[in-house]
Amino acid sequence: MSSAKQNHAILSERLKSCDVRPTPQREVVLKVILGKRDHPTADEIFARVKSSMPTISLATVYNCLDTLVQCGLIRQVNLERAPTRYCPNLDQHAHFHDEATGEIHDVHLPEDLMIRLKEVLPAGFDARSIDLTFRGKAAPTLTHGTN
Amino acid sequence: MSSAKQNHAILSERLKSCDVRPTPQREVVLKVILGKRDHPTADEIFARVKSSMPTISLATVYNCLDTLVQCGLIRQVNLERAPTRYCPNLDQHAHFHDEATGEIHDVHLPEDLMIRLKEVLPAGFDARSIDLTFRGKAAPTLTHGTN
DNA sequence: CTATATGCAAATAGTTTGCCTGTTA
DNA sequence: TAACAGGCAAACTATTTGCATATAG
Repeated sequence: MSSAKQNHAILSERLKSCDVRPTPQREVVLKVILGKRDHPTADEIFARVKSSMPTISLATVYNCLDTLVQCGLIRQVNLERAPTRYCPNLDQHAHFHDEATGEIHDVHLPEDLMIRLKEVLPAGFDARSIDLTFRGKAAPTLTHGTN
Repeated sequence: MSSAKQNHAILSERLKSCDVRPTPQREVVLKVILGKRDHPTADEIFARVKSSMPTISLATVYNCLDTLVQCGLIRQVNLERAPTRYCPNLDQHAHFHDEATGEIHDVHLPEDLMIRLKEVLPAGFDARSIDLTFRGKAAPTLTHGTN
């Protein structure tokens, strides 16, 4: 029931609903990001995309990523002096950056905390997005979240 | 009462308390960051430092910044595909990144929220630092926080 | 005196830009 | 067919590295 054609239709719809042209490049970039619950860099996405679309260019990958982030179809993760990473998870969540392994884990944020976070802003500040990142060590044996 | 000599002694002490050698370069880098409540980039810090120490190199500024961040004497702010910024404010606080102006404002975080934030982590995750950044628009007439 | 930090210049890596061609609505 | 998106290569910018010299404890 989830043929390539349907998949294409779904991706195409998602893009149209954001008022952006559903180009094959945008669809495939979105597809590879949604296809894995990790936090790839633009280069990693480029590599994955090339296997199904060998002609795509890195500049186009960057363009698509920018568009998809703008649309809110994917999220961007900013780390310390490291390449930007991209995140398929659209749920309200934070990131835990493991300093030892470099891995990123998603951490679920309860709704009441989100509300509390927004309350912290003084009047006149209107937050369009909230970025919460923890940095530290994760117990090596546990396998919470995604990297 | 706050002569240059005392200032030097204070900065020197701060560095020693972190087990790093209090070199003149580290002191002056720390001094210029503490001297203004904004969020300069490495380049901006380099420019400010050069006025009192024209011989310093950019590479040394980066080294000093890394050291100072490691020590916890300053903080680092990671933005989306933009140069890293540095922050003199050591209080528990978040950042509000104004998308229109690019300015960064400090936002105070109440203690109970910090506690709540740490509670959100699953067992086995030990956070050494928490980074909270809001992105959006600030009312132009208001002048909360620092940029 | 020895470990460590600095300065300089060159290298690297991530990202952006310009320009021309191709594609979408 | 008009506006917009893609491909390519070159440019740019932030940051890092290697190595010789200087400095702190």
